[in-house]
Amino acid sequence: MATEKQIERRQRIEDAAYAVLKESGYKSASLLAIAQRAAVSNETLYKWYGNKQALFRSLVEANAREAKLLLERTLHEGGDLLDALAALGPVLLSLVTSDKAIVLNRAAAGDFGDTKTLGPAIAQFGRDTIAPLVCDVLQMASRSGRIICDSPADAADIYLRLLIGDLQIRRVIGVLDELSPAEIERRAGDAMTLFLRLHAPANQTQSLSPPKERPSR
Amino acid sequence: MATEKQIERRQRIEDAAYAVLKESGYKSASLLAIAQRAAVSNETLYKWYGNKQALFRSLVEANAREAKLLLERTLHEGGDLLDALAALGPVLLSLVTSDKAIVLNRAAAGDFGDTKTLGPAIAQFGRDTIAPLVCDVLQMASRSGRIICDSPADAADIYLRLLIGDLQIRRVIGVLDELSPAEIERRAGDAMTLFLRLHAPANQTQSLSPPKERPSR
DNA sequence: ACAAAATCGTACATATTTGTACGATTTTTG
DNA sequence: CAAAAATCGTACAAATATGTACGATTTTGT
Repeated sequence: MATEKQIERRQRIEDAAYAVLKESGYKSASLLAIAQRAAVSNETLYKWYGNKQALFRSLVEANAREAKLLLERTLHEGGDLLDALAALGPVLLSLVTSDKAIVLNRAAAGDFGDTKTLGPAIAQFGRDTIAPLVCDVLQMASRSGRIICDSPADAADIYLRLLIGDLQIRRVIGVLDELSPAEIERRAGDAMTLFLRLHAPANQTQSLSPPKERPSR
Repeated sequence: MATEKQIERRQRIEDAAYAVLKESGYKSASLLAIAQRAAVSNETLYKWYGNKQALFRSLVEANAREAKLLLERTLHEGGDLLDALAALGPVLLSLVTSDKAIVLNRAAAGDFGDTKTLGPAIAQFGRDTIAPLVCDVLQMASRSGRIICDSPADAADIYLRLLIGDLQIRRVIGVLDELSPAEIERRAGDAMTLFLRLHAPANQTQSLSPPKERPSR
């Protein structure tokens, strides 16, 4: 278990897998192609992962671990609850529309009709991890009177709909490029504004970041 | 151009293509598999369509034509503008989460790294057709004072986000089954309620269909 | 009914992918 | 340093997909 070259090799394999997926799609992402790209023999890949789906599943898990850490760190360092939520938006949006997330989703779409294990693996991070996180924040915000909502779970769902919408599917079918940081910020800000219009207590027009008129295209 | 058996044959091919896609996914959806399923020789398929992507593109186009017709009919038969929008919701939601739409989106995801033509073909119907439709309705509704919004395009985007959200991507990666009519209705109603909370004129609590408390799970 | 076109069934060549095998070489471990 | 384990490069077998070819048969147009 020498964690010296092995870690570096594993990293090279991950990078190669993402690169091949991004360039050639799931169909062409054979273990052979990935092995060549990573400058590793295919036998090693088979020994390590067994097959294609298992390799991608391990990518999904690694990505999920990283992402979850990042999200929790973001949440915990925000002072006010609503500020924490506002800070979460861009990070979350950036994560779910990143090239990494998108190629994995494409792989899951391709894996349908095959093992069908990739989709659930992704969902386990997606909805099943993110929504509760947001839900917790909203529950606390609700208890402290910063927002009004009877069901934090529903409110979290609404927030995520406003934030993410159909960006992922559009990225997956290849009609949308990766968002720029500015676009991310703008969209996250808009989502927050809209969400507060729905859930702010009474008619007190909450301001958080400068209201920032959106330039109507 | 005998439009007798040819039409029936074409229908059989379409059905077979959808069936194979649904069962085995894009990867296994070879022209051979489709031909066998349709009880048609593969040479015919190659002569008619040329290749896999072209066949699926023709599916996309046919589906888009049908869907657009259905949507426009739904819109035009509604009396009041908001009622028309409310009637549109379930139809739209049903369309974009239907098995047909989903397998085509999966195909587009799989086609990435190949021809990359499927995605744009789908988007041309998706966003590029639906959004303007909703936009028009909202513009009229805005002019007649039924709703308040400065940008109909933005409002349409919000409505669609609330209505559809991430249902498509979840369907595509296979973690969500086709929605029941009841779920469709409920979600469309919720989306409409939320949308009106954002865009209803002043503090007049619009009611449209019976407000219908959602049972908090 | 008869000629022309479309379709069928089948076969075929080519390329690709998936796993596995094995001797040679490198790296790790004792 | 020496034995053991991991990895490499290459080869190979089986399966599958793609696209084409061709004679036989069916369907269509006149």
